[in-house]
Amino acid sequence: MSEPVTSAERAVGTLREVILSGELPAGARLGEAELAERLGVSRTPVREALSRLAAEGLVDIVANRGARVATWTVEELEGVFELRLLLEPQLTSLAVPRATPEDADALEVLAHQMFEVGCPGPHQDLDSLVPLNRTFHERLVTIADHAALAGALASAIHPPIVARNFHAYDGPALRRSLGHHLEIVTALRAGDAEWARSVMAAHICNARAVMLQAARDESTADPTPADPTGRPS
Amino acid sequence: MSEPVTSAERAVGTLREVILSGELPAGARLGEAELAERLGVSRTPVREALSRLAAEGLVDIVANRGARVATWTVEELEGVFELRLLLEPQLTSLAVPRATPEDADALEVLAHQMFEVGCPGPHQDLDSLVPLNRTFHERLVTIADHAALAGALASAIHPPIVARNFHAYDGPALRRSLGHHLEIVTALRAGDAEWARSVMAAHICNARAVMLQAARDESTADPTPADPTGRPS
DNA sequence: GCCCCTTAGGTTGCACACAATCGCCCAGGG
DNA sequence: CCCTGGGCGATTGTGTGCAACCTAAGGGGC
Repeated sequence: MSEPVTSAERAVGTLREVILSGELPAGARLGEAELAERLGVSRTPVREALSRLAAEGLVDIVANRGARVATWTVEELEGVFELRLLLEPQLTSLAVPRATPEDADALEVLAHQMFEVGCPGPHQDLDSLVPLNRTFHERLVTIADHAALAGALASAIHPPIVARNFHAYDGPALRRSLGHHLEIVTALRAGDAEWARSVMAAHICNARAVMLQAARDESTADPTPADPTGRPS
Repeated sequence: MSEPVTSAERAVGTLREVILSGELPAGARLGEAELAERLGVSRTPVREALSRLAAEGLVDIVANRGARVATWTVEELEGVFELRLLLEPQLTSLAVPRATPEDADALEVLAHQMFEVGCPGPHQDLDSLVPLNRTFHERLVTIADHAALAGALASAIHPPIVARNFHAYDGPALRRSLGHHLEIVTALRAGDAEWARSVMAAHICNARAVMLQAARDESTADPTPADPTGRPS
């Protein structure tokens, strides 16, 4: 995470955050002129930023028709979860012997914060759950310290999906998900890589199941579930 | 592989081929003006192409200092092989039930061609082995038909390494490698996904062992093995 | 003789201008 | 009423110019 020195790098970072935070819905149009004005630069660095984000898979670019926030079909989402199921348990396993006590503390704090804002009740705040979850998983990846796996995972994650998923969780699924985070910390403290790997695998399977259920609901309620131009509302 | 309609897309394709074929050595300077003249376009599409290839990991860009063909340390290479070890056996396994008889025929032809040009003797031609090998693995990925895994793999493969590797193979290792291709075709024809997966895993372990041996030789012979500016001739 | 500073050359980063392409709207005909 | 064709606005793709930056070489000082 080096300091961005060029306008294009700043634009990449800003746009990535905007997309990852879900501020722009999937399928939203990304006009070059509009973004250039919003970021206070000319169209050139914006174009470069969009190209790079397209290579990352966060935006779709069609020649002469502009850029949009990437959208995915259910089949593609299933593929992404299969990939995560290969990579994240392995990364978690690698993280166990490398984690320092400070790492474990930080992860535990995150897991507990997620529990507080995630538990049904007056303090429930699913939106603030999303960044906490992302921080938790990113920290785990950082600890694993494996650039190749981390890069492959980053190219697959597409956090807008994760954000949508948190709102799709029902009570039991959310409780399982939050419990997984705590259990991973416990396994980490115990130095049991196999334990941590297994919980992470379960964690992803749980998320996949939620995603598939949400997709089913959507397809039965909405006759055009894959419409990329706009949301029904 | 859709038809490129813009100059930038053509530039991406051309540059990717140039780098993947090894025509430009790792660490070679990629001047914008030079490439623009070579491709017959202005610097703008060249810049866009370099950005996209940088996102793919094929070139390194440093602000105000230009682009170079990407280089990798031994640690990074080990990471890449670990990633391949997760992805390619899985992809191979997925390919088995999807392969048609024509797919198997095509793979078998490729495997036999590699055997002919790879066997020690008057016809040995390691350079023509490289594109055949790439075609074989790409075909397998195509059959598996799993976009997410394929994308993650493509971001990791860095074929210049593979090219270097073929010249580093000694007789037994090369024979093993060529035999693996044939055995994968056999397993594919038998419909045995577990067999194919295992052979592919062995295939990658073999390649990794060759790479590590070559790196050891290089580090004992050359006091500056990671010099990015040029090769020792 | 060695080191540092200055200066010159070349390359990249960005902005702007023009040309090409696409989608939309409306008029006209069947 | 629906379909087809042409014009128009908007947006993207590409070329070019200028400013900023880095690298390297030469001269002066210690």
